Amino acid sequence: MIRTHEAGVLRSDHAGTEVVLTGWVARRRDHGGVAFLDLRDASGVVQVVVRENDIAHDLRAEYCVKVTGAVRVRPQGNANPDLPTGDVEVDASAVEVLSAAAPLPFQLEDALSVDEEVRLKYRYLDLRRSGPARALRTRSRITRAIRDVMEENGFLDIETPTLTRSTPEGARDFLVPVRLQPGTWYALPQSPQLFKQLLMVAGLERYYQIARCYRDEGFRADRQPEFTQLDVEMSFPDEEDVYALTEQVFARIWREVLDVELPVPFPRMPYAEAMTRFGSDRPDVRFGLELADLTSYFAETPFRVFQAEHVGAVVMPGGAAQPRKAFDAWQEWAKQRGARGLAYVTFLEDGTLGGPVAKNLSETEREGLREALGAQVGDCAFFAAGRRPDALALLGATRLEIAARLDLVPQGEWAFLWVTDFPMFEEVVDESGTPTGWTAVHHPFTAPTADREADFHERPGDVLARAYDLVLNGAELGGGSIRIHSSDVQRRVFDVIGLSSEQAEEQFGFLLEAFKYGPPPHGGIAFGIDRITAMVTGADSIREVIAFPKTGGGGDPLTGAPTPITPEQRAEAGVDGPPKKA
RNA sequence: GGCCCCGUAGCGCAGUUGGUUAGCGCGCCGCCCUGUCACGGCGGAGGUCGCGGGUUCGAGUCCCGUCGGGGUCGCCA
Repeated sequence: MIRTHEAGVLRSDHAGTEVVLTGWVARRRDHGGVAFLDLRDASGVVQVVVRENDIAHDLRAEYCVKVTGAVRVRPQGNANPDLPTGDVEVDASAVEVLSAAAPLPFQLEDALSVDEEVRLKYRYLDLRRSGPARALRTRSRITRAIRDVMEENGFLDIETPTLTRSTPEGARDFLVPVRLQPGTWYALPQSPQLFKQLLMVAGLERYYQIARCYRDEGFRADRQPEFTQLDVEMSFPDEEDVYALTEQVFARIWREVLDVELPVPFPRMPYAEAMTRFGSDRPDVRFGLELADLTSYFAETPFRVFQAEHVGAVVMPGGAAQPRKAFDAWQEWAKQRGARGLAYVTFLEDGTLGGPVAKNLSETEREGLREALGAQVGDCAFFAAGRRPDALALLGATRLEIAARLDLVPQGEWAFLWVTDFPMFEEVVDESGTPTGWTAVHHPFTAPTADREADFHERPGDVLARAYDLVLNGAELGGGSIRIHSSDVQRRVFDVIGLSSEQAEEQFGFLLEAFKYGPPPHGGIAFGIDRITAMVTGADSIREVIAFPKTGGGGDPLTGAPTPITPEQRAEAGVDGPPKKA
């Protein structure tokens, strides 16, 4: 006798064995008074044959049932790909309905073509499908692999508060009113950043946490208001320690979940090189189409548009054949990204240049251009000119768009890349392009390189930070840094980014205070687990790998959250003003 | 906050220059079929065309607004 909720374990050598199975009726077919049920449980699907009509009468889709019967080898071939092949079925002697199911709001087999909102409203049914369920199983295997590696390396899993203090830096906070102190608010953490640094001051030395984080910003396919990150911090590390640990984690995940051996160490690329070659701080290095810097080539140009701080280009192979309409669409595409447009030339068969820009160039510029770009006849080149960061960003986006349209991105490759040597600060410019100050590129607790620790505040523009990002196939998986552990350095960073000592004291005084008491050098990193899981499972959206995700409007179609609260709740929470629905 | 796309039966969709009673597939309900596995056959029920306003003799269709969903830019230290 086998008693199981794992129909998937049944094999032909169980033939003749009595079995008791629990599961759900995935599908029912009738033929000649015999009912055929596909019985689904957590492990798989098995076909159950019910010959007694009176037993079968009440069995419908998604009824939860207990089947008693005998395992037997299927008498014929198996055309249903969801059923374990070639092997067994259960000949039922009794079927007990454990609970009935109403007609379903959507058909589970077709669920991939169902509106996502409907699937999310009935997410518990959506998750009965093998695909979404498999995503959550994979996620669990990933977090187990992570925990294994972290524990093997002596890291402690330590929880940090999710009701914490609001800091206006960074993303918007989700806020929680505090009944016992009306008018005061908690914030939900954007990350455990400050707490993990305090744990280092506490001497815990090696910390990790699979932590929920919250950011009240716009949504994307790869962004949810609450998300999960692997948060890591260690004392006395240098960058190499962080890289090595990270590579161990990802190698383990890829080995255990995908049976893929990742080559380690991962390649590295300085930020400046990534920007120059790919126009992105998270370059997708699975394909070429690298950017060309034509600033000096056009140094003497008569074309006003190209008399700019930076002129660059990216070549689209075969792009000259595009009709005028397609080039117009490129203009629209660029304008939607906030650019003025996207200048282009085509390299024609007769050796001349086509496109509206060509006639503005000098003869020498026209003649040497194709060679300067390494382009072929029949290609086209897109140009961007302006402030260097803007031009590179536009070209970087154009490069990705070209690759997508020409289908140049190889599938099935895992291109991990460390991006290193980030600048510490970035100039803030207003709408007219006038610099108004500085902001931290990573976050304001990131240490400058040792050689600039003493004087970084004097020339913030050329300081490098001890920060690093891990990129996979053009997506940022995570990032981190070696932190500041000196209150003096920390104060000067706050000063550069325009945080007065009063503000710094007000917002981060507890951290500065802690740094008075022998803080160890420390650093760490954090990774988006949702994004990692989405990439491992090949999901288009991180919503696919979250059990109960939210929609773009920030709502949960299942529970209906968020909702207004009652006047009584408002009064008790100390929230002013009339109820508002977002 | 900007831009693009979508909203018609439980689900997926069609619906012509605005024109009779808004269709199709799946699902659902009933009957039939001795091994089905995308089973098959016959019959049936099921609609506030997201919502509001406008144009018109007449609106699923055109216009304005609004709500919801998806994508994207800004944003996300």
